Amino acid sequence: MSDAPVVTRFAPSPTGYLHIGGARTALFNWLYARGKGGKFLLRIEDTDRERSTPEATDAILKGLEWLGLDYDGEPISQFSRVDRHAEVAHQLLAEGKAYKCYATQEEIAAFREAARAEGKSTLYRSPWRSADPATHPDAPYVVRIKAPRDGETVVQDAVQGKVVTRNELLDDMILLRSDGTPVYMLAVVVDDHDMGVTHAIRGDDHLNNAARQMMIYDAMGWEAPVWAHIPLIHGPDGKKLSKRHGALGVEEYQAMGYPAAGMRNYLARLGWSHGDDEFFTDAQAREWFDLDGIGKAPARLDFKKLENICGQHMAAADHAALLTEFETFLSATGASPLTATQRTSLSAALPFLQGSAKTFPQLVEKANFILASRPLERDAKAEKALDTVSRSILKQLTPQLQNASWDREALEATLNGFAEANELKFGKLAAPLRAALAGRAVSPSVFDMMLVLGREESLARIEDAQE
RNA sequence: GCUCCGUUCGUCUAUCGGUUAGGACGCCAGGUUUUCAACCUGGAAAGAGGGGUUCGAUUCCCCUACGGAGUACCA
Repeated sequence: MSDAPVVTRFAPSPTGYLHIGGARTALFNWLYARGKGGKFLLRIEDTDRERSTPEATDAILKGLEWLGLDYDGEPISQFSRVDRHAEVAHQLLAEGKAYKCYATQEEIAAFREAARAEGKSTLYRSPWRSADPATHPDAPYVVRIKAPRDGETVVQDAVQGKVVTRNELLDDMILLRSDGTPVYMLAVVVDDHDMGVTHAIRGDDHLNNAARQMMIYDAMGWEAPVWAHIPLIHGPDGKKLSKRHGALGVEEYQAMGYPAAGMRNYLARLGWSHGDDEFFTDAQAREWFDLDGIGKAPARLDFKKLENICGQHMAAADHAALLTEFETFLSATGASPLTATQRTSLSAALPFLQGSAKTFPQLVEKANFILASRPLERDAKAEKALDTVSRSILKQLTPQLQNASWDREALEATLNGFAEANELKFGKLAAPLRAALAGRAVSPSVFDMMLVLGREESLARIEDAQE
């Protein structure tokens, strides 16, 4: 197993959006596979026909795409493999490792109720386990595995360590329902085996299941994968994630404008560590990621830190790639696409804009002077910055700007000279200029804006502000 | 109820028996500044509680508390 190429998988059930915990599970599997030169597979666990929807599958696919988690091959539908699952159950039946149980759900429910009332174990011990086939009635039955009654089942987990379960606590779980359809426990094991999964990295809500699933591996004589049960993510308040506690679909994080690289970095760092490294590239993450760096305690979401990490990725991003991602963000949120002019200006402005924005909405804010067009709508603070005194300053300044050559050096000389000549602090000059150029009291540097806007547009805006 | 898992600054975490318990985010104070952001300097801030083992425990063991998961003909 140790020499075999790594195969991991992400196996979500399409019963809702792809939430943040699922996204991180996918990320860990992806990181591990990609880092080890293995394969990362996607399996949609759609055997619950009632709750599975194509919309949810679509949301999962879109979420993975946004996060840049590419999988090998086509997604596998678990439902499409029911025949194979049943085949395995029948093989176990033929080998005497499973049996037909004719107990009805009512009987079992009654037994459990009575057991609970008496404070006894509610584990159901089917009388059919050792019944003579000759006594089998002509009635519907479920197929149950013959669980070992003594000894213990050991799950050697890469994250949780050695987890031992006494076999007397395991019941003869159902493999096939009375309508002949396979149950989840069977399906995962069969699929993981058939897909050649070597490492099962999943939420620790499955830790207890691992022992049960181990029974099937043992019965079939299959080798179990390396288990790695990772702790769940909690909301900012420490409670389990729910819709009320930050359990948003990943598409909402996209809509909030977090760059995907930052999201990956933050999520990777949540519950996994590589010493004190906080900010890293995908390449570093792939190189460093390993199972022993995964923590055992649940982690909480911290939007402040997410934002900080995103800001660092934003600043470090390649200009062209960032522009592309920005446009994807605009279309994903239904904003109007950039015009050719806007794209050109933005491309020129990105080098100084991207260092001061942490998310795309913040970038929109910073880039407002490009995105807006004349006549500018000014916000209240900008309007306030354009009082009578300020307007007259702009008026006096105008001819000097008209005569200046339009490069940084000359503009700085012009503005600084003007401020000095009039005994003004530079801020007194910058504020009205900013208001005129951006229509906001908050914007990039006035020099940066003038250079991107160009002489004509800049002067026109300054002119507008004097009316 | 039973079984399993977890518990280091507010948060994410480092430490793999010996450290003034480190880093990051956030926070507070100061500095810089052309607004916001950024940046620089400094600061407050942690081993859940109790027993062991050991020369020495955050680290190993047990108990308690708290949190989580499982216990389905759901996945």
